[in-house]
Amino acid sequence: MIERHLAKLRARHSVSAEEAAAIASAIAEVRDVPKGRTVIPAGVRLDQSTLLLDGILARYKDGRNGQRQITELHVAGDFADLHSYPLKHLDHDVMTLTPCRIAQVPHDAVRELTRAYPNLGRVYWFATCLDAAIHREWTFSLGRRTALARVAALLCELLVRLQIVGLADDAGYDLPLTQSDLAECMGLTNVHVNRTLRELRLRGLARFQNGQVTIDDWAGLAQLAEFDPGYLYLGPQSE
Amino acid sequence: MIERHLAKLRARHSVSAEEAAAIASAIAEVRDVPKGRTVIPAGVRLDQSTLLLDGILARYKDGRNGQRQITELHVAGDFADLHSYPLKHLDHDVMTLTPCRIAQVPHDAVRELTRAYPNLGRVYWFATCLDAAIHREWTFSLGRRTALARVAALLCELLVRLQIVGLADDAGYDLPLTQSDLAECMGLTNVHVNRTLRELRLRGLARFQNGQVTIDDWAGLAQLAEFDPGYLYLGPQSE
DNA sequence: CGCACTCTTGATGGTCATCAAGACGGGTGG
DNA sequence: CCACCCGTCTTGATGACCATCAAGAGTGCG
Repeated sequence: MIERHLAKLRARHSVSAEEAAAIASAIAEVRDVPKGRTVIPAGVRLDQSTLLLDGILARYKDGRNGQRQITELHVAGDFADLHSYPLKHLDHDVMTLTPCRIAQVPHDAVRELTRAYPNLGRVYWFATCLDAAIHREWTFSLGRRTALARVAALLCELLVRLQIVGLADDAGYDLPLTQSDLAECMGLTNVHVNRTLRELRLRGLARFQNGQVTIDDWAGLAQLAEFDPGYLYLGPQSE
Repeated sequence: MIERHLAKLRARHSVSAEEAAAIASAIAEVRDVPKGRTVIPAGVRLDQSTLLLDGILARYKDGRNGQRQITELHVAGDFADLHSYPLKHLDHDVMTLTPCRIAQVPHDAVRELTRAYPNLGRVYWFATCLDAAIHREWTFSLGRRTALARVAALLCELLVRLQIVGLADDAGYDLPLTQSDLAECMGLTNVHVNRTLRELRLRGLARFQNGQVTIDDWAGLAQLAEFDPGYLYLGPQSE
């Protein structure tokens, strides 16, 4: 059940079989949530964290006039709100962008995990810092990349993150989002995302159609995006 | 020496005198760095973290054509790269925007602190999550706020953060940055920041002159910025 | 005194938002 | 089975916001 989560962790650290079993047994409940639901509301005190088993979640902040900014996408294997363990409540909402299967892990269980297995304590602290690294990359995207490079960079990031958990190959991946979802990620309008995707298609770099991303020219796409996967901290972290 | 750091921590958690003494004794070295220096380069393996005692630091990412995006500002009392403890190296650079006084804390000392004082382990994990919360707010700013609201929001954030460490009062604070520095924070050009600051001044909201920020109308500024300090997680975190 | 950096203002233009309308597709109900 | 509807996608027209380019003024420092 937690294979994708383990794959994500093991892309950066070693996790023993015993630790893996401890993580698995920390899960209190598994449930399915349809798309478009708020899974974790802002400001509410939390006593458990949400591990995403399948589907896509978004963290977002709303503005006054109904504009929404997604600050991070989560894919299968991600702890969507591990940071709620130290923070106790969130400053933003988390919602499903697709139907999702999620596992609930009580904070008490997280505490016990990190106490009994200090290695997991470091691994999970690392995981929250990795989210911060992704936030920084998006900040860079929004501040300094053109719309075209911005969308390209998002497609690149998702390819790498989905490959880690076995949900993408070099040719592409499923991404059952709308163009409006992408717009809310990248600080654009759905109209402009539409034109940007057309441009990527015309340039022969990538296609986003029917909830499917097809990478036609990875090198060209990565160059256009100035994509450097360093911020995803892949490969074993030397200790 | 670490009063401001303690003030920051104690704005959210209780820290005992014994813990405070342990933090103080974890400092290996203190040094002064002139402005414009890279304190922590990206990609280099680190075995210590940098506590900012005085001055202003910036984390930033550079693009290919020399455009720079600052992803976070650090003020006195912040651990600038506590996340390098779990991450081992950074995906971005950290530089001084003003002359700074910094303290070096070896990662071994951090490990010992968090081992001997589990409360500090939670407090420091929290601190890295707080940085992520600030990243998210900036992402929202860059994606959804106009230049005017964006600059206003930055001035609001800095007022609150500097007040916590006793470096601001309701009337304003010292901010010895250039308009170009602000531009690199907010994804703008120095020219447009200049016009934006003039607009804030003409509206009677705030002034940024001679390295000094003066708040003329806090309520008006906060409203323009849609500033909600919730993301700074002030007040004691219940636990 | 001269140089470098910052600030300031004007003129022009590009990128992307906004507004509008039609096409397409899937799901629902008559 | 077809009509209808709603969400999504697509394209065009227009314009706002902010970038770019340029030039001069102010300020501090060697």
